[in-house]
Amino acid sequence: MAEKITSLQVAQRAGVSQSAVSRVFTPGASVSKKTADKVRKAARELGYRPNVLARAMVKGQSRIIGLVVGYLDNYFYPKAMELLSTSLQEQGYHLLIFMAPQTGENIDGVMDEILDYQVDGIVLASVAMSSEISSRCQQAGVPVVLFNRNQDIDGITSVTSDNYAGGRKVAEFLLAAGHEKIGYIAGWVGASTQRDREAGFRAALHQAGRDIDAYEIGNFNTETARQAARNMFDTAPEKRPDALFVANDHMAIATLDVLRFELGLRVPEDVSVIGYDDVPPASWPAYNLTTMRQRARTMVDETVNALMEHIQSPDIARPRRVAIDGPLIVRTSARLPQGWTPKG
Amino acid sequence: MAEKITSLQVAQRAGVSQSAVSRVFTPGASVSKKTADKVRKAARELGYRPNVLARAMVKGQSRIIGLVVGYLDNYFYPKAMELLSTSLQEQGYHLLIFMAPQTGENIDGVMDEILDYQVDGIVLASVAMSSEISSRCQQAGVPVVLFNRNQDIDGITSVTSDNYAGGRKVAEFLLAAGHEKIGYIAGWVGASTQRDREAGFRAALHQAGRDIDAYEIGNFNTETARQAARNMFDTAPEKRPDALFVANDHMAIATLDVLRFELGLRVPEDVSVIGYDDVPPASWPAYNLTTMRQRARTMVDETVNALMEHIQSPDIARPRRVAIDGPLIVRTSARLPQGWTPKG
DNA sequence: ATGAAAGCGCTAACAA
DNA sequence: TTGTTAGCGCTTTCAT
Repeated sequence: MAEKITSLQVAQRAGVSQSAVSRVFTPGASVSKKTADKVRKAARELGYRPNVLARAMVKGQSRIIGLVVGYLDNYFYPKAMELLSTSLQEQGYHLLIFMAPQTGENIDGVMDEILDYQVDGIVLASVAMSSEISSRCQQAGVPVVLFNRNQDIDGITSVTSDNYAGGRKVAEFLLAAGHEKIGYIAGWVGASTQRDREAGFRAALHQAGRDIDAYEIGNFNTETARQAARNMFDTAPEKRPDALFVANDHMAIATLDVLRFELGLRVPEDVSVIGYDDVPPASWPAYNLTTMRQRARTMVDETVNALMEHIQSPDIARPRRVAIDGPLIVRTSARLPQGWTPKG
Repeated sequence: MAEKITSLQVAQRAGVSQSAVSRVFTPGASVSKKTADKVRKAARELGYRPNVLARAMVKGQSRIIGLVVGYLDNYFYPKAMELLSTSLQEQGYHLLIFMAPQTGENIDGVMDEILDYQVDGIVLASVAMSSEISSRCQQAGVPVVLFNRNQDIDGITSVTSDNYAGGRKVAEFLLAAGHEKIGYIAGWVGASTQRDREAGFRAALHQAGRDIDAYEIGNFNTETARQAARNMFDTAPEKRPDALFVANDHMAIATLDVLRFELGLRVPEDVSVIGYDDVPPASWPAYNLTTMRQRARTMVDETVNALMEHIQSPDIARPRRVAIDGPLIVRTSARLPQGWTPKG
């Protein structure tokens, strides 16, 4: 049956006090080698392990980080999550998962649940957050970091790729290749990633006296993106864009399939397509998608750093807004600019 | 700063005892409406929420389920994980994530960590387990379910797809289509999924007086699978298999790319390819992979059921071995048998 | 229906 | 270095 071994039982077996046992299992405590040996022996024999929850209660630190994630359809997230989990694990923390309700923005309920677990920190992946919740977390002393989203709320830490710069790079690449009619398939308009990518893209276009020539909304959703692609390209050749920026890779891949298999267009001969994220399928030979890379590893490192800083010194640590630069990964889904060489 | 509101503070404000507050937040307790109202009001004003960890300590139930997962490269797992998390959340449980160390089979350390958190149950996804650990969990009274793996350990619950039956179906489909030389690219040989798929495949072949004509090991790894495909197909046409079963979709997709883009073969005209899992990319038009579907939703439901049963009645619940049947999803990567129609 | 009191398993002063 | 003691925030008898 469920035999829970407590420190008291170990203490009795080792012939020491219960607090002695506690000290043996507390890194910085002062115990004589002799006591430690006795305790360890007894513990081993009994199969004792400290109860993390009890420790959490008295120390006020659970060593649990709450992760709220909306959906895992975008393959950028599983990878990020794996890295995040591993990285935190190395620091002695673990992720407690909360799926955000798909419908509506009822993050509030989830946040309450999270706080109930006395988490030491919260990572919000691709999830928006009201300033009300933000202040509630702040009041509860729980650091929050927005992963792959940022928000105009004061004092909230966020880690994203540099979406604005990324959008610019894509535009510049397309412009340099001499494209004449440029289309854009947007993500969900409520997302900061979408907004910033589009803003950067547009800014670089404007700078060249140009603008987006065809615009559709794909909502970061595969099916919607397919339809968007049809709307934009199922038309007379002279009215079709010859270049397309899609706000993320998954939509770009769906678009690529529509272009090739439904509409019989050649990529990049008829249309250049560029995505954003550099998820693994982007590099699969069937797609070979030119795309802006999001550096998951760096983003995760920054997230963990921010979290640890706030946990270790809540007073000193200030909120920050990290935007990670990334390279444009040039593959074969977009025409190369004249004179472009692999090295740049 | 970090102002934690306790039930005592609520009690004082409401002018009742601390235990009254506890009762109000305990589903089945007996409290008068009047008291409940006072308490709720005070709680709302103070922003009080019960501390899950404290509750866990006294009740001996953490409402946390540990999930050990090896890697998320196979897109079957993110989906399964999402379903699992959502399903558990509905029952008031949450997943605590532990990444299994990639190198070696040192699951033991991870399991210890998990047990330290006093989890109410453990799900092992694609991870093997020693019988020693199994009995330790049993001794600790923590139910374990193996997800997508099974093992010849007595009394351990597992949930998988019916890999043996799946392997058979693939062989039968290939045989019916009249293929003459049949290849197999295996997964990691230590995995029960690999073993059972191959066994079923081979059994059906034997039954027809046939056998696997070409065999390579892909280890469930993309790069290894590519190399396996080259080894098997980069040869004279008459020595090449005209049909190939690959132990999972991700390897199948990698293989498909090698066949088409490196070796210039046509699929399915030159080679029929069948995978296993039915991950989302399998249905992308560029691949259109014929594959055995693993029913993630059903597998997750069974997993949750088994867990809940063991948690609610530890004595009555017996271990079980669930193998979920799935359909062969017929797309265009494999030649159709004569007279085959979409409906069956 | 309600309050007082005991205790879940642990850490952290405080003495000794 | 070690034992004693007092909690961490809660649930749960046990009286009333």
